[in-house]
This record gives sequence, structure tokens and C-alpha cells, in this order.
Amino acid sequence: MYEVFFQKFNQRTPLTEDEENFIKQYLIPKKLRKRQYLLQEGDVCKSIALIEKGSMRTYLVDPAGQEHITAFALEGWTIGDLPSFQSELPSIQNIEALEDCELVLVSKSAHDELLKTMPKYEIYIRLLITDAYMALQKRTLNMISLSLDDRYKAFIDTYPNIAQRVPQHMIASYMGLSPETLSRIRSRMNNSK
Amino acid sequence: MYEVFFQKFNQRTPLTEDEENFIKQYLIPKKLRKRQYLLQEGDVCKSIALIEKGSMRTYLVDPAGQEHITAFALEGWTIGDLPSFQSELPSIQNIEALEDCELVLVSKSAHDELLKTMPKYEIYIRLLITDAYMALQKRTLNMISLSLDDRYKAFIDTYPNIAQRVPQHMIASYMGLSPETLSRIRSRMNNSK
DNA sequence: GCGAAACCTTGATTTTCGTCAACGGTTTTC
DNA sequence: GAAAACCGTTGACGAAAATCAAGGTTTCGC
Repeated sequence: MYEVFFQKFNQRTPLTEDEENFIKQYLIPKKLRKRQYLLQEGDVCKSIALIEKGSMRTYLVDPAGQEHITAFALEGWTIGDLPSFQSELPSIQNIEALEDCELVLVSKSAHDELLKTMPKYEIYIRLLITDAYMALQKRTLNMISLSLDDRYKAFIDTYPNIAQRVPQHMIASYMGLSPETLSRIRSRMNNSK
Repeated sequence: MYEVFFQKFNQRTPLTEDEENFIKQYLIPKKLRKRQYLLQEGDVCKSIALIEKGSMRTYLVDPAGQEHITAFALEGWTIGDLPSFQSELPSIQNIEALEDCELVLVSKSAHDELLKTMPKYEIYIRLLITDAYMALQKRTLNMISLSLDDRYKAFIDTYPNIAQRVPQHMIASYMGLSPETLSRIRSRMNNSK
């Protein structure tokens, strides 16, 4: 239990056994079945979650009622809606399990307490957010500067395991495309090689 | 000198006078004339910069040779290329002064030293990156889910001062549009009200 | 103060992607 | 095990934005 959580933590910020045990007090395990929600729009995001097992998606519903996937997450990734988590205001996003999931939750109060009492946790969080920021920036740069074909290639290269486990129409949604267009990109790529 | 820097710092993490003086040792003032560069692609981003006065842009040149503006920054904002700053590897972005600028630089070594010795600096950086992440996420969500007209309105609402100080073709570039398309959006908006 | 850039707009044409629709194959579900 | 839902592909069409081109205005540099 919590294996992946502490593996990821130690990767960035090595912990003693005592420190691990101290943190464990604050962690809450949670299981979600496929299609269950960790967060629904309108609710406050009360926890950030590390995925021990399974996969999830975050999505947004636009004014026209269309869904747009904004993030995928696999084992070892941390998810949550940061604006809602920070502000304790209702979220506009949804987070749903794509497969049966085992999660480790850190509630807002636990998070605040750990930030206050444990410098290593503060460092860990800073590194986590820094990485998230850089990944998001890379995504934004790709979105702006690459052709569709190259964006799809970049996605496959960066996240080969997502491409395998997630239906294509969701990848299209993540890329901001219609499923038909992604299908055509793929057939274009197959023909030209 | 450093007024804006400490105003922003104190806003998030109040400092005593001694603490301010401690940090001041690490700060380097720098002036840039319009069109001068803080960072050019291929170089390592050696400092993060707070803008005391002036405005800047960050841009990327794509494989086809086209420029894409990825960020604007005004007084009180902090800029730099995080992936390059963190990794000390060459950057793929350029940061250029749009007006004459007065900057406050924190070098990588100063940054690392401050992180190590001063918990309040660590907190400040975490909050800074958290805000940057949330702003970038909001931009990404808008990009994916809104119509062009609404995206432009959202930009104007969020950054009215940028819209005033920056040429429209740069805003078009930031939004990933041709200048002509942005011009037509604007005339559409004027006609319908 | 004058010439040259830079900037914004408008029109005509082309390209690209979304939408609509139909089909076949696979997986779920009861 | 059959019906239903889901999924990916393909074709025809239409809408939206890019591109190309030209003209008019403002700003900048000397």
C-alpha cells in the first residue's frame, strides 16, 4: 500500500523511514470503479490524488455542451483540479476513472498541515508543480507551433502508454480535434511510410 | 530599486526588513533597451527576471520559420524559460524587450542558494509557480473550449493592459491566429454591438 | 520634416478541418 | 448468444481560417 506514492516521493525528495511513517498518517486510500468520478464540476476539489493503479481523465464541458479532455493520468501521476483545490471554490472540471483505480488521497487540510510542518513536503510539492508546469508548457508550445501530424507524433512519442490504453476518440478530444480528423491523420501517416 | 520585486514578494510571503536585506545580496539589476534580448534560443536561461518597468515577450520559432508568441509580461511579472533554467540546457525560446525595461535578476546559483537557506523563498517560489500553472491551464482550457470571439474577449478581459500596449499582430500570434483573422474578429465584434 | 517601415484593414482565393451520414467490426450487457 | 452500444474508418459537403494581395494610415529613424 502506498508503494507508488512513496516511490515517486523518494525519487524527488528522499525520505527516512520515520518521515514516511509521519506522512502515512495523512494519506487516505481510495478505490474507484471504471466510470466513477473523483471530482464533478460544481464540487470543490477536496483532495489531490496519486494513482497507484489504473488510469483517469480530466475533462471540461464547454458552453455548447461539448466535452474536452484536458488531461490523462496513469500510475504514478498526481491529479486534481489545482484552482479549485487552492481556492476551495467549485471546480469547472470533471475527473473520471477510465479503468478501475487505486488512489492515494491527500486532503486539503492534510496538505496544508504537511506544508506547514514538513519542509521536505514543501520541496516535493514545488518540484511536482514545476514538472506539471513544464509539461503543460510543452503541450501548449506543441499546440501552437506544430502541424497536426507532428502534434500527433509528439503525443505518441511522449505518451506511448496512453496511446495504447485510451480510445482514439479521447485522444482526438485531448488534441482538440474531431475523431474523424484524427483517423485521417493516422491513415495519412500509414500511407506515407 | 527593487520596489516592485519586494512588493510582489511581500504580497505572497511577508518579509522582515532583515530578510529583505538578506535577499537583496542576491539580486542583480539589469536594464534592457527595446528589442534587446534577455534570452536567445540556443542559450541557457541563466536567470529568472522580475520586471520592474517595461514589457516583454517570449516567443518560439517553429520548424517552418514562423514566430509564435508564447507569453507576454508586464511590470510585476516574472519571466524566464523554466525548462532551460531548471536543467541548464539550451532553451528553444526567445525573450525580448518590447519596451525599455528595468529588470531584477535572480541567477540560477542565487536561486538554488536561496531555496536551500531560506524557507520563505521556497514558499514564494512554490506560490509563484502555482499561479503560473493555473494561469497557463486557464489559457489552455480557453484555447480548447471557446470560440475565437470568446477567446479574444477573454483575453481582453484578463489582460486589458496588454491589449493596450502591444500591437495587434502580436496578440494574434499569441492566440495562434493570423493577423487578418484577428482583425476580422474585431470588426465582427464592433458591428454586432 | 521626409522617406521608410510597421501596422491594420479589406477583398478574393485556397486549404483545412468539422459535420453529417453510412458501414463494418468489436465489445458489453443482460 | 443475441441485441445494443461503442468504436474506428471513409466519403461528400460546408464552414472557417490561412494565404495572397493591395491600399491606407501611423510611427520611426535620420
